[in-house]
Amino acid sequence: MIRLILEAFLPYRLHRLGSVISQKLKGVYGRKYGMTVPDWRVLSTLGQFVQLTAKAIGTHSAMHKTKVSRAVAALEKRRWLARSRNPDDRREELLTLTTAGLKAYNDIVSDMIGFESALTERLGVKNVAELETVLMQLEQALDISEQSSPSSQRTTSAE
Amino acid sequence: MIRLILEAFLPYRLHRLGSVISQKLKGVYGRKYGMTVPDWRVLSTLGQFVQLTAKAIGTHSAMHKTKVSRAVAALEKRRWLARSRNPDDRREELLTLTTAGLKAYNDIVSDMIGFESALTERLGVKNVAELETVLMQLEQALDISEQSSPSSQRTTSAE
DNA sequence: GGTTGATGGTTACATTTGTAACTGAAATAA
DNA sequence: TTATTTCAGTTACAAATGTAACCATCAACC
Repeated sequence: MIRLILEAFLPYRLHRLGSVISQKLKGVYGRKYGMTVPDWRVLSTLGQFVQLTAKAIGTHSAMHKTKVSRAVAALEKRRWLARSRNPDDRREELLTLTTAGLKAYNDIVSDMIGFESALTERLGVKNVAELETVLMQLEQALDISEQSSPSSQRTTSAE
Repeated sequence: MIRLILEAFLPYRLHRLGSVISQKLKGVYGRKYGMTVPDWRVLSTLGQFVQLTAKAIGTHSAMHKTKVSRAVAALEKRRWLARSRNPDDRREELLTLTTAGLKAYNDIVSDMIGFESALTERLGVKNVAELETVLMQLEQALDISEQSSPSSQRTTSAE
């Protein structure tokens, strides 16, 4: 007869931590721009990589293609994003942020960075360093050590 | 003009880590019992605390009350869970796992613990110890240092 | 007592998300 | 060349989730 103490269970703690933090971040762009999570994921991915296809955004951000499609449509409607057909392969659309999109992106990002530094400040340099190390270990153990390129595929679609 | 490298951004990494892990765990009870995430949350909370109201389960597991209500109904249909009115307050229902429910719970939990130990083994004792420390720090910094009792309230409803 | 407001839980309805079918375009093969 | 298959992206439909209204009960107040 086993009993699992959730508060002491590593996966539970990690998941809760991640949820609470992303919940707080959602508050930032949610309140400020009325953006949804998928919207923000597309915006941030595109902000980082400048130009991508919807497919690439999906694989990099682990979002279902329909979710991406809808978020892209939403951002386009705000005129934060522009599409253009790839002349070399007319199935694909190359997506980029417009000036307005970049402006919003930069604004949100500076808030995000503010949030992160507030957090790391609370932790202290030593803890942050340890955290970095252990995160890397975990990422390796779970085989998600990041390649920082949106072209490489992975087929899971995480929540 | 800022550029946020997502793979190096702490909140992003934490969230992704949590998602990937809980995705893998979902595989366990999903394949084995065809259970959904809300189902498992209710089952595990009830497994830990033996007897709770739906409300208490909701606050402890940060689930919306309708989600809890539906998961409870689903588990009841499997005869894994039994309800009984609280005679002292006939609005509440006291929920407990049946023998069958406990059996499934124990089975899944042993898999979960197996998963956790496989993970910590990969990390090594030193890293695990560091992880524990830093997680605690983070939980404190984010004000979710766990009280391990389902009675205390928090109003956020995380994803 | 009766009335009013809050609370635990369910249900109807709206929104979001995922699944599967589809469109247009490219690649492969005949 | 013209099938056939594969692929990027969208859309129709189904399943899951959240919002708001609801019912039953309790608590507070008259």
